[in-house]
Amino acid sequence: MAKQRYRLTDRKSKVTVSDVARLAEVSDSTVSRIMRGQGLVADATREKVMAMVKALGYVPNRIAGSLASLDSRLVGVVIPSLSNIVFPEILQGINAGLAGTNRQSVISVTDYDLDKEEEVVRNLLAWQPAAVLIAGSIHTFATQKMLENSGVRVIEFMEIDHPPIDTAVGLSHVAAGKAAALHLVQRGYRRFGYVGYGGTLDLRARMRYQGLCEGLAEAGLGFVAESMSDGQTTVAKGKEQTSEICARVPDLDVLTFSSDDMAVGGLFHCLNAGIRVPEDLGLFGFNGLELGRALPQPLSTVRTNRFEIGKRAVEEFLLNPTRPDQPKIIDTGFEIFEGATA
Amino acid sequence: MAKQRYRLTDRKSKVTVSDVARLAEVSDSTVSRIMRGQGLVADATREKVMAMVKALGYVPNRIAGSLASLDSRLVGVVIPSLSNIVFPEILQGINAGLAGTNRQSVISVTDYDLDKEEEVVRNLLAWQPAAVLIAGSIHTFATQKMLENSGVRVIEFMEIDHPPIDTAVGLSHVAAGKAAALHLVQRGYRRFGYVGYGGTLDLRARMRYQGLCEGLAEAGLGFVAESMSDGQTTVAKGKEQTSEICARVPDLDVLTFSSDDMAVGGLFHCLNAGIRVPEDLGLFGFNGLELGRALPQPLSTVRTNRFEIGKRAVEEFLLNPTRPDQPKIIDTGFEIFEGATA
DNA sequence: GATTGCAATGGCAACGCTGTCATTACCGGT
DNA sequence: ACCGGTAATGACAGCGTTGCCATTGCAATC
Repeated sequence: MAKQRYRLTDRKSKVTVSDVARLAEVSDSTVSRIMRGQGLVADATREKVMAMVKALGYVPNRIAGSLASLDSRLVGVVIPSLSNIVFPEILQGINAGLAGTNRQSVISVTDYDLDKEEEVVRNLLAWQPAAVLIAGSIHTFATQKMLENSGVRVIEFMEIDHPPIDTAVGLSHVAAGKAAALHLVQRGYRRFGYVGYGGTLDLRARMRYQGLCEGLAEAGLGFVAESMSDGQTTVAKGKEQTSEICARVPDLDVLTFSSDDMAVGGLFHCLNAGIRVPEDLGLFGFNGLELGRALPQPLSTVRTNRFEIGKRAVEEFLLNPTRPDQPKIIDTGFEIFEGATA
Repeated sequence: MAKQRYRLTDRKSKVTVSDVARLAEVSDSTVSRIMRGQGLVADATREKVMAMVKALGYVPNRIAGSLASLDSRLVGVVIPSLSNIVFPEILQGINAGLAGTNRQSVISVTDYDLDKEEEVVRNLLAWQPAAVLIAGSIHTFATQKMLENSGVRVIEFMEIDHPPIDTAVGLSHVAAGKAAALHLVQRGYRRFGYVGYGGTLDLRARMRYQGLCEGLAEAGLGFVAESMSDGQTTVAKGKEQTSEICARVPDLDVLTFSSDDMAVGGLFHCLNAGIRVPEDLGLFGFNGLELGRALPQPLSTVRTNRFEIGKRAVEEFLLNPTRPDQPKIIDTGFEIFEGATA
């Protein structure tokens, strides 16, 4: 009498290759070949097996498959937030890039917390992804090391202001901020106010702010007033902070916002307060969201192409699945958009 | 001379439990126990092993782990779109619900295409997820069968208008539409216009439309004019279509939109065209987006709680990981929000 | 000193599939 | 009848981990 020692537990009556193979009277190998459409199989055999697959409702177990083939077909994606619309937009680009390939993305969110990012990356790497696409280039030392040692492709997207581990896809936020400042100076604005993110977590917002400051400094100017917040950047927040800064410093001639959301809020405040835009006050955003274009008056802003960033990040990996010797930077650029608000 | 037949391929010099075990002079079992913090291990041993783990940069292979333990710790999520802000909001709720558990979500997007949904579900199930959270209750027959047979928990979120496979979390879109119509009738509106989605893909938008029609019919009314589109529902589209319907049928007294985005676009048109809202024309949205609340005048709308829907969907699964005998419906409700536009 | 109890560790098959051969079946040419 | 070649299929180890025991070591108890 056999001992039947191991794994007496459930197994939930799952259907396996062996089940299909046995009932279709072929070997496991043949079923496997058919399921992934690779190798030579006679049409008759294929039909016989596929009929059995349908009958049993067999779904291949990709976990086992990945282990056996040492290839998970997974692409890890790490983003700081889902509430900031720009990240879903990037995910769309990633999705578009992945469409038609046999790869799957696994998305993790860090809430702008570098420690959480570390944990998230650790968990992600445990799934043996073929690549990791991660927002930003600033990580904890441990995260950096893990990514480096993983040997997989690491595409850091959004910003190209810092040297990447492997490849960076995005734009220079410092340069964008600077360009915006110089553009506004050139249009004649002199008394600048800043409304937006002033925390330490969203590093790209900080870089844009830094760029703005640099640009102003170059023109011998600087911010006359600032209204900083450190939470989410929303339309409501922008409205509120604009109201505050206008009350505090009434003689500004232009407001630069850390994001379009906030700038839209700013416009709403002006609409309510009877402030004429841009005659009394100019408003300038950042990102070029769809929302800004549909406003009663199009928002002046810096356009970045989030969809393209996501798409290019994926393409870079698909084109060359193994890590290059030299770090690489892909600049997707930005564009000053002259709307009707500044 | 040994033959060395199999798997001469790469292996990429990955570090495995055995490597750690050998160098730390313990067994594989002990390393495994330590890595997943389960079972008895002496502190000294744990430290010795962890030191080696750090030194080697060992990252456990969860693919192998999942295969061995027959538990992937994955939760599959299927949504139709990322460009419609409501889905990222639901993902946030899902993320919040999953935080602190050792489970990972895997997100797939169907682009409102039921055939793509079928493919996506097939791919998802191949990863042996512990649960599948899927938007909506209308699927292809094959998708339905796959989900049923998978044996895992299937939580259908967003709508509860159709009988679920296992559990549905969300609200009745028909009821919400009807309630909105009756509310507006009660406020004295009589000449209704509909602006929004009129395609066949977004089934929930259709149900809301149906609900609106039912509500109006109950009051002996109906839409005087409609402006349908079948693409994305955006602010720009709302603006454009509102402009069109106002030109075509100037004497409407209220417009109901298929979503807040469109309603915001409608308001922008009115702002530009000098139409007073709500005096000349009432505007009524759907969803209760943050954007609507921050408008110069708060948008009247039906509030739904997307974050809660996502969170509740996850909680339902965490609370009871095995499929219940009876289908279950969790109604997260909706609320008419009386803003300043209708 | 022998026995018991328990904490700590080890051994090994199994998870479901795929990669790498080996083998079989069949065909046409001589 | 024999051979060589190719199409089709089969056999089986191995992927890296975990579940299920078995075993060891050591202190407490008799």
